[in-house]
Amino acid sequence: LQKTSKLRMTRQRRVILEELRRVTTHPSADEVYSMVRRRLPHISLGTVYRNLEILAQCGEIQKFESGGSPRRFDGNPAPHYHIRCLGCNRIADFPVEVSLDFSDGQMDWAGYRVTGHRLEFVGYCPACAHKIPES
Amino acid sequence: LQKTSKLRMTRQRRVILEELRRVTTHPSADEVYSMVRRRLPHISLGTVYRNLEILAQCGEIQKFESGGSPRRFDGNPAPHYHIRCLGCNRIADFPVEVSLDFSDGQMDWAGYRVTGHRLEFVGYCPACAHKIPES
DNA sequence: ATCCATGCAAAGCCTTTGCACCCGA
DNA sequence: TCGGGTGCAAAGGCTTTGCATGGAT
Repeated sequence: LQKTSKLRMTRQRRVILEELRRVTTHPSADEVYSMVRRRLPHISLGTVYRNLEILAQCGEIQKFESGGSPRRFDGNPAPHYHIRCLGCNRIADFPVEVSLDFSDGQMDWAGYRVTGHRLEFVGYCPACAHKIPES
Repeated sequence: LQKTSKLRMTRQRRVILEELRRVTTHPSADEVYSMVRRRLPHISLGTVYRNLEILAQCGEIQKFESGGSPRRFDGNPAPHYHIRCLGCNRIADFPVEVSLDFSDGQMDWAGYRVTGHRLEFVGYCPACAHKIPES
């Protein structure tokens, strides 16, 4: 963290990071808010949002855009794959070996600069098995 | 469309589908609204949202969850990959050959039913090249 | 004639932001 | 001290929804 920037490690920012690192549940901002409030009862939701954004930009945590459902966060910054439950929208680590026949980075295509990719698996978690559409 | 369901092909629904099929721009709901209003000036935004959702569930179109930025839609229901611009959040078709060493469908893992995956490439479109972070 | 679909507007959900005060480096 | 950070609350962007009317089958 901090790198060459002028970011400060406030109590709020540190606790948010610590709480996120303690769990593997990939919580939403609101869930992080609940977790952190147990230690900092007066923290505001806005502060949680601001710090999650900053920490994600620093590369300290990962942010998952989901659309419709709330964003989720991962205290583990190391690259790994995930599975998203179509029933409850929760995310879990998904330890698969995936080999994509291309490399991220400075690939170009039709005027585009291709910098990376996003891959996530989808399915139903045990608790949502009953929501699997029959067909 | 329609399958065995009781869906009706109203003028609004048909025009929305036709307009979406005419373009390859992967428009947002609001952009679809603008396109459709040229032919149906009295259509409501709510109707556009409702029909985009229904058409996506029918498999007639594709829906892209983006998070933060508005959802985007693709009139082409056939599976193909996309690239999302990190500058303007727009989506374009990305005709790459990708071989993933797993198959979608009825795979199970740790109590999960894995039904598929989502893969999209990210980068910068020609118009947003100036937004590429130097580093 | 049914009952799904529409238009309108209000409400909802999540997230961002303005501002005055606070506090970490 | 000094400028980034915080709490609070309001605003914002996108999407969904309730309700009375309309129209496809």
